[in-house]
Amino acid sequence: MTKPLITPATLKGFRDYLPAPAMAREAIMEVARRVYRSYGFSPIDTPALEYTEVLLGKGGEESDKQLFRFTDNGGRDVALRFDLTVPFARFAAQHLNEIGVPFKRYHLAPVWRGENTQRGRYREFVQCDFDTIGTDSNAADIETLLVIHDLLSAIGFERFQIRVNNRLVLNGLLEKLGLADRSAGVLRALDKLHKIGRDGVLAELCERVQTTGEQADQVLDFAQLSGSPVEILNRLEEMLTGNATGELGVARLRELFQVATHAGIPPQRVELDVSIARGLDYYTGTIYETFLIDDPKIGSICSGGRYDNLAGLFTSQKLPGVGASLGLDRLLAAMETFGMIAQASTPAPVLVTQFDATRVDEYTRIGRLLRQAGLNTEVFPDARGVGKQLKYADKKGFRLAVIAGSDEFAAGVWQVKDLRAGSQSQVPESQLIDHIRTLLQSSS
RNA sequence: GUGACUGUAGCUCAGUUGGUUAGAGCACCAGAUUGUGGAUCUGGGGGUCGCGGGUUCAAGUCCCGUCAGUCACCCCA
Repeated sequence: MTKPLITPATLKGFRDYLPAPAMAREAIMEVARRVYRSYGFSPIDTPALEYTEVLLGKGGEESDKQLFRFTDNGGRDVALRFDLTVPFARFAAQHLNEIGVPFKRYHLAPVWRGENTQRGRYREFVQCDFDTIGTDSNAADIETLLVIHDLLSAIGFERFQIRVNNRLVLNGLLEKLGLADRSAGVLRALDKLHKIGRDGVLAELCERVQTTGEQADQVLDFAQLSGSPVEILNRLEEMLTGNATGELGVARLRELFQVATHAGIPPQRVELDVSIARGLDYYTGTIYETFLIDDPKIGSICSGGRYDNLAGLFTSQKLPGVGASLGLDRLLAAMETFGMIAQASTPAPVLVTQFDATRVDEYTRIGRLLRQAGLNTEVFPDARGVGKQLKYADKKGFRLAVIAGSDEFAAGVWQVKDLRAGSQSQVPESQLIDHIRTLLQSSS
């Protein structure tokens, strides 16, 4: 009688994390929390599941189609959140009196989208959001740029580029060209400029959006301005003269670039890109996208923007805000192709081998002693051959092995083996902790 | 959601016009080495050829479906 086995499998777009990538993922989350907190953002959390009406219609038609939606056992129409911004809008409206404004929060959590998968595109993935709501101030937009920058450099990236634009500038142009009623289509086409080039966008504008050839040309001349941000802004200003919307957008961008540079953000990492539009319907002002120079195909790994009315569907109180989101799993997919994921699958640098089965008491005590000193330590569970235990230590990526048998116990000392250097030393217990610290520092 | 390509051991792959018991390297386990890892040698375990159906005397190989991955579109983190 054999039990029928269940095939172990995960759903399309849903993945397991083994220790090495899981540790990389946790490390990035730690960095994100640290950077967000350094700017004063507070953590919040919200449920994975929401009433469907809370989520529907907030991110545009496309996100509605991608909802994981079902009826729960109580007959409620529910759905898994597809981002963290819409639940935040609900949260803000619901708790406005408790949180007060301006309010800055960060939120690290999984979201779900029922779309087709690809490398770096999954149906379940973690976003690391941060937002500032309750202020229109451009200072918040500028700070958002600084956070994105500091976050990526803290994670360990040098070669990335933050592309910035402002919807007001685009809207101003569309107003001038008489295309305001077709803005969604125009912006969608424009957003593909980097991918399909000028001719592709031109064709899409004329065919799908039904612009005239002249309008399409003007949109593209506008979007393809190149040069330093200041040069582009000067040109934009000329082109948008007399249009209040566009002029405001230009002014805000001008201040953003000036202040960011003044604050020490390397100018080569921030680009003014008039073609980026972002699909999400709720953006109204500054928009951000971040690309890895060595893996642009993976797409934006940190995007966001300003919205002028986050919670309008939940409250009559107007809540403007600005924020962005790091796509953790997408970033991790890129890091994997770069070989940036460390091989070690243990978070502990120290393994205490179990040499003599009758001295479990001593191995257990010394393990605890090291932990109390802040040194992550694993005590091997079985008294197998030392060779086996060292092999295990090597494979898992431990840095040091602590070894003691009858000779060491008689002499009151511990052997410490440095697995990388291959060297071994012997110290009395009183010096053990300092010795281990020194070894870890010297070879890290 | 649409289209294309791919799917053989944990991983990377081989497998001749369909033709017996499906192979290699690496990894894994054991031993050489009952007080010391990475190397070497010896031996070993592991595959319903993603899954289901069809064609055929015969299917890893051909056809259909399905699941999964990748790529493009769409959209986006």
